[in-house]
Amino acid sequence: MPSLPTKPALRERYDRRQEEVVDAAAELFGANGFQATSMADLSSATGLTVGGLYHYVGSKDELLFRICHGLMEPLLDHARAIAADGSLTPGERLRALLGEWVGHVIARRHSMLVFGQERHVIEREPRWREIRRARKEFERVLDDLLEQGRASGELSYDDRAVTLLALLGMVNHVPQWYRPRGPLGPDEIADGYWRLLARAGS
Amino acid sequence: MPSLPTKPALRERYDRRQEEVVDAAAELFGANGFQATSMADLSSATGLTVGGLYHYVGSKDELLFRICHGLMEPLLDHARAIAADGSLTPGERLRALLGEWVGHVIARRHSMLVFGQERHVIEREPRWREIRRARKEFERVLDDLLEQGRASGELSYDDRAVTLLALLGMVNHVPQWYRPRGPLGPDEIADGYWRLLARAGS
DNA sequence: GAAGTTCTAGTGACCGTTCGGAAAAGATAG
DNA sequence: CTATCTTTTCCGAACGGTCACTAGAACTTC
Repeated sequence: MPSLPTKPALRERYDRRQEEVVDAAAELFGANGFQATSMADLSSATGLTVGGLYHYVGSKDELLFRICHGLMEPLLDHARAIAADGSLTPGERLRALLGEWVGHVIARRHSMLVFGQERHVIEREPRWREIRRARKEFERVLDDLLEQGRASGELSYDDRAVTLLALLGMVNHVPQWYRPRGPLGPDEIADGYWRLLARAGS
Repeated sequence: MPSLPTKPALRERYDRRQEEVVDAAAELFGANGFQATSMADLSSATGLTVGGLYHYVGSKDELLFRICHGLMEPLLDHARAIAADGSLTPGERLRALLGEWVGHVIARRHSMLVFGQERHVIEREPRWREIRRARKEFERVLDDLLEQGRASGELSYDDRAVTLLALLGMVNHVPQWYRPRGPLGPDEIADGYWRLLARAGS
């Protein structure tokens, strides 16, 4: 825990550099694994020396925490906003959320891979409660939309619990195979997934 | 590489103990992570001392390899057999494979979690070519069944590539949430997934 | 000169692996 | 059944290396 800059202008620069470090860490961790990536590797990637890194981050675990925290927070915000948008039907809301969601996991696929890789840490340690809660709530929003979509007749499925888990599985899996210049873009993916749920209506 | 027993009776016992070690490793690695699990942890779990472990396994990496190898091999055999079963329609074949597949990932969920966790090792190192090939071929079998199922009218989907990836995602995700005494059993899961693909026919 | 940033040079702990030999189990012979 | 030899199993102690993290000095910026 290095002493933070007090003057606002310097504080801004400090925050920017810190974010650069976190982003670089997310990419490395996602590509090579959290434990398999040393602070020395991160040092090479950022240009800072190993000691210098600790000016911006307290520990390697804090890096992991920042990465995962930056993942769930904005996604949950989006989900809440879309779910509360009364100008759309439930089906349209689910479709919109699916688009945002897929775009999100693709944009932050490196972080998503870290998130999945270090699941055992996130599940167990008490420090991660807030992140687990955010994930739970996101699932609840999804579940509600599924239920409302069935009530409105836009969706048809038999088992809501299984369908929710299927949806979570297919979207969370995207970072494992997505390639930036591959044949499938975010919109095609979200559309294909959507049609698996809503095909009865087309 | 310790010298193996030559007498068949002893060899059998040796193999059995080795499998016990591998199974214990799969459970520990799956629960706590491969890198985060030390040989000392595995020693506690097996009752052997750390040095004694190396009588049954050459290295920690070999453990990882054995775990993943035992995963893909039997699954691919099942898939090939089902795909070649002419007594079933394409849709029935896909349904049967889905049942086997879900049962398989649940029975070996610990190994599955390791497999996902150490993806970066499996993708890159040349030693793992065989396992990557097996996975590719499994996907090809699935893809064929999807295509045949559409041709026979039992399935209806728009984008086969996306549908295949959705299927892979939802099944591979099961080990992350499945609980042995939870509300959802293998059959319900396979059935729910199947209906997402085949709902048009019901 | 004060505040902030980065570097150099450790330090202690842990971890995978090795190795020699003890202990145990099995085979052989009397 | 006992004694001896061989094979197999397991242990305990250590080694070399890596890694996260730290302390303090040097440098840069204002």
